[in-house]
Amino acid sequence: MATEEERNAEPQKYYQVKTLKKSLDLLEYFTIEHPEWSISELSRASSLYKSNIFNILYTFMLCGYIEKIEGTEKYRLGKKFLDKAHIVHSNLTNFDLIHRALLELARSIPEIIYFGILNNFDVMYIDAAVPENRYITKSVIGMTAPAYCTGIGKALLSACKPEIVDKLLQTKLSPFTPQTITDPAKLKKELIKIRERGYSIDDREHSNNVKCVAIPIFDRNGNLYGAISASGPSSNFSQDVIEKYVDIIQYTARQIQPHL
Amino acid sequence: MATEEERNAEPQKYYQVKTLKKSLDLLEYFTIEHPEWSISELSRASSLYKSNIFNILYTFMLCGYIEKIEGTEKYRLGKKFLDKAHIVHSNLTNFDLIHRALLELARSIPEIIYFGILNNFDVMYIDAAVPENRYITKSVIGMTAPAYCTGIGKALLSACKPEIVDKLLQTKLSPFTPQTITDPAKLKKELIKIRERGYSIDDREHSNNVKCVAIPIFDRNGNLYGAISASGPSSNFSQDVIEKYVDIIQYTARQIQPHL
DNA sequence: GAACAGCGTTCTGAATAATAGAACAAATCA
DNA sequence: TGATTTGTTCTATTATTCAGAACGCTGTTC
Repeated sequence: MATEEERNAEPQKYYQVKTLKKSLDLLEYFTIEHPEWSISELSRASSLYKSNIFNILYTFMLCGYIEKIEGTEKYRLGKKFLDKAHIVHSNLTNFDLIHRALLELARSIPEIIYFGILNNFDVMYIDAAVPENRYITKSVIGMTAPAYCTGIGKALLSACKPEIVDKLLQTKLSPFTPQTITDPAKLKKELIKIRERGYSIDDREHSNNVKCVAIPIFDRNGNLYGAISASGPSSNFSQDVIEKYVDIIQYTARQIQPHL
Repeated sequence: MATEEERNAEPQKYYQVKTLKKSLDLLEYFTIEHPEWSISELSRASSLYKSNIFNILYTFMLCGYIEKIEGTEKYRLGKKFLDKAHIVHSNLTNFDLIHRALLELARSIPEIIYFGILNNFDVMYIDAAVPENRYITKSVIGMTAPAYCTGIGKALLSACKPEIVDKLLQTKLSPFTPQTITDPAKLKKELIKIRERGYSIDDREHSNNVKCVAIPIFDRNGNLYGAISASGPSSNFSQDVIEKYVDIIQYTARQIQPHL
């Protein structure tokens, strides 16, 4: 007879390499908010033995995925991730076409222009362009945000496979601002509306005082490719302005889509 | 008595997690030139068993480090690397200061402006800025090139710890163009010269017809922080122009260095 | 259309590798 | 000074890995 533990256990995936899984899970402790960890800290947080963590970090370090910070006993993620990210980035076909499109949009629209794709339930920002006289203070590539409360995210959700949306609607939609849509039924309606009119608006749903308008981009076969947005202070985004931006972005979209 | 195999073997690092090492080594097969691999291809290339690779890729896939390409039996690196690269990137202190500096330089200098750091014997490009009316066609972040034949690389080598240069000089300096410095003694002299005058020139040593001028950047304590370069068609870089660019970049460097 | 060759995937137990836990020196703190 | 806490070394036991066979599928060859 099965013990309680056995019954409660996840179905044993015999084809999962536990050592590897454990090691990769350890990397998740290294976040933007907490990028540096000592062996003892990791040991306490993960309830793995110090010697075990030492071995794993040592191996990651051999391969460049972890670096020891000079002069301290702390570790952080290594530059190898930049190297690998460069390869992932270059896998995205027609990156240069998108990049040029963003730069051109940034000349017509005095707001930050983003390109993003769907990664699970998150938007992942892949590229951005900034108009003259504006700056982006943090790096964009690899930045993520929940899809359900961002302009690009909602544009992507409105155009992606229904299964993904169905699954998302079963998760908790946490509020980021008072404007965040947290009711699944309301979000579903919103996505249908976006699908019909062809663009999404993020009205301070992720950050206070930030508004955003986004349009999904498809490849020549009609498959969802990504989404482009213009994003800035909410005071800049009256309904008139939004419609103007939609026209501009849609014009660009029509130009590049046959080449994707 | 030790067998031949035992004597020839690497000193057994007992604290290296072999399964993890092997798995990470597998990721190295996924390059820009060959980004997509099937299980059988990897099996032949690595001489690991198919079932073994299947397990490893499955586990990487669970964590987002590997993706299966839809409709095919091929795998490639996953978006998790972008996520992690974002964290590595944000670890670089004062990124926004550097970014603004590059943008300003791109307004005074009509060439591509790069910022890079030393990663082993390679330059890793971290950020770039492009003047109006110019484009960068490939993504910059995470891009690497050998240090000994690039402007930023030589600037960094001229200012880094002597041990690193000594080790580099023992490796083979492969030529990329007829201009590449492949003689260790000549490179050593060149680095001394660069150190004395404070800037480096890459005269078509990495790419034909591409010239580049670079200067090292130090933090407020005088530690090497990175290097900034201007890079473009060799015909644009006469000695006069180079000296002008050096002045401009050095002026910017003097402004930001106290804040690094 | 039968035989073959390739693929990804499933399964198992012999053999390997991982790691718990003790022990260490060195640094830090009280 | 003694008490903690740190990273690191070491090894025996145990848990995990993975070689190798087998399977079902797809596409190709004769």
